Amino acid sequence: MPELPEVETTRRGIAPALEGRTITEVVVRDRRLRWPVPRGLEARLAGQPVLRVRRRAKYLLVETPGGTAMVHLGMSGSMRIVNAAEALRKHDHFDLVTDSGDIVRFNDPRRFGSLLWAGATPATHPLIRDLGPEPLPGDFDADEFTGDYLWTTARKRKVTIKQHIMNANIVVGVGNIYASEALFRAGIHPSRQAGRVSRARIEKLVAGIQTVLADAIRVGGTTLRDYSGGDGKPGYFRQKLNVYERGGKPCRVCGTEITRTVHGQRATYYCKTCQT
DNA sequence: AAGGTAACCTGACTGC
DNA sequence: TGCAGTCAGGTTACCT
Repeated sequence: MPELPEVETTRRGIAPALEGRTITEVVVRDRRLRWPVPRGLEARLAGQPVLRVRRRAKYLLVETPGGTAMVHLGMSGSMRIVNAAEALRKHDHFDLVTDSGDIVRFNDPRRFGSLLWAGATPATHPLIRDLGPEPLPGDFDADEFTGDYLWTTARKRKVTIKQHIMNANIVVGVGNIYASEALFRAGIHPSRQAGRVSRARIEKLVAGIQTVLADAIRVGGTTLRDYSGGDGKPGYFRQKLNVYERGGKPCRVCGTEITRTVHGQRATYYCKTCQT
């Protein structure tokens, strides 16, 4: 489900319930997530005050003096703030209980999400260590994400430009929705080989990625089916999508029917007139 | 080294 | 109604 804007919206939603509070208890009901929830994670986290809730790529990092817990939402995960009286729903796999009485509750039908322990140095965790720069200014290594950088990484790459920008080792946070949307904004055909996009158009693509992600964050992300941010509200960016899930519908710019195709097992949408 | 594919899992929807 | 098939916002593991 969640790409960078949805994870960031979740972070902003749950941070007020966690930062400055102490985690009194961690309740894990189902350890069988993408990776099993490590034995002992509850004991490490319980009693810890939360310093910050950060985001790196699509990971939420809950930082405490005793170490950092990493949460990934996978395809169908979400987190929300509830109180102790709230009835459990199907797929509510773990709770972070705080000393205010608020509970941050994780729900994930497909269990592609994860809850892991990253210790004192999350930046060196194997799942984080090799990630590319953040796309949005101010975030980790974001000053590296430039036209020069994306151009250089694309040299001699035979994969499509869409697969290239969805590669988290190149740049993080761009998933299937926003890859299609950013390419539309840049006027680039998604099937073009990464190494065969002109330097000038690569520059437009960097801007397209940054603006589409920022625009989506501003309205709480994209709710397609069941996603909602930490406050339980859906995201409103769906109304602003130009191509994603609009196959057969007219391009908002030129009226041409939007085309649906597949890259690397994922649906891809584009306007064959506006994108070349 | 880079690229393609299968795999993890549940639920919603479509068509017979 | 039921059943089979398809698809879904992510990412790693494994094979060429």
